[in-house]
Amino acid sequence: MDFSIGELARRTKVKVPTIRYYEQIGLMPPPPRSQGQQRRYDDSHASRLNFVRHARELGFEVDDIRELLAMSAKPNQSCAEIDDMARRHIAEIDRRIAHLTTLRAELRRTVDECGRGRVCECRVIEALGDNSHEHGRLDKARSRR
Amino acid sequence: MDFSIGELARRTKVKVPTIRYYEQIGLMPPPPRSQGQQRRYDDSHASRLNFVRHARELGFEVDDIRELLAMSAKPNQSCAEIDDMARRHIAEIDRRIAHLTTLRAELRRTVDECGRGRVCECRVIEALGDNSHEHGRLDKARSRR
DNA sequence: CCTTGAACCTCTAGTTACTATAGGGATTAG
DNA sequence: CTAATCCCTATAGTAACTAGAGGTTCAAGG
Repeated sequence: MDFSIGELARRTKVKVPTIRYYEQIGLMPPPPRSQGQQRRYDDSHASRLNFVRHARELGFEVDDIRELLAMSAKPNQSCAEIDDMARRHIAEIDRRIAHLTTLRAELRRTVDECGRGRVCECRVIEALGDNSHEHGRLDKARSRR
Repeated sequence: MDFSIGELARRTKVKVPTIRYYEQIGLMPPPPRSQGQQRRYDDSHASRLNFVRHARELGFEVDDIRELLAMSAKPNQSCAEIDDMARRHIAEIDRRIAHLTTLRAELRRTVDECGRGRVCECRVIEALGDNSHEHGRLDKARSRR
């Protein structure tokens, strides 16, 4: 039913020291311990850690992730606040998907050209490099814990 | 026609010390200098730096970006090699878009619920937290410069 | 029960990718 | 020509990990 930090690492592909680090900075809750002071985890920990890992891979900063986690499983928080947070994150996600889609299109074009035996010319820089669609990052004025 | 590092920073929203850092690690080429040893940039630098910035925001590591840059503007490179690189990056981009889409859907559902005056319950962890769609990261066995 | 080897503990130090500061020189507006 | 502003190098600090040292706990086999 519950398992060690090593097992959690295996299940989530997050390294053991990283899990302890996430506990230190408050991304993961301090889990119960065995008699000998060893950490004991359950499925909810694995789920949360998987979320953190995916979010990090997608380029979200720790503060963004803290905010997303705070949104989750706090049913009676201010609706207006959650709504605002969620909207900001949706806008940022939209921008990222747009960029990734553009980049993918250019890579596909390159693969396609290569396949037809043409000279391989890849113009990814032009795809993401121009200021044609300017935008700002996620608002950073948020409370730090 | 050409401009200073400060102007480049303003145009790309990349901080001045970061630009110099990118030069140090080879993401940006060493630009020509003025008589007084000050860096002089042109539009091609701005374009390349914009690409780097966007790619970093999307969560690509410096080594990934180096690879993408290497693909670009080297028309007579081995087609097979470029094709392979591009395909690997496309696969990774597909995974990221899928994750972002899932996350966005959950945030939208949350906003929607909030709007209807229901109790705000956001289940982003469940959206990205489960092992339902397991996958590996981009292959890391690549030559370091 | 007792051993023994793998896995765990804390703590510290190193890595990557920036970011800021100090002390001094170059550029440009008046 | 001078004063404000920007640029230079070099070093140190931060965020988010990652690895290692030195010692403890757990659990499988005898």
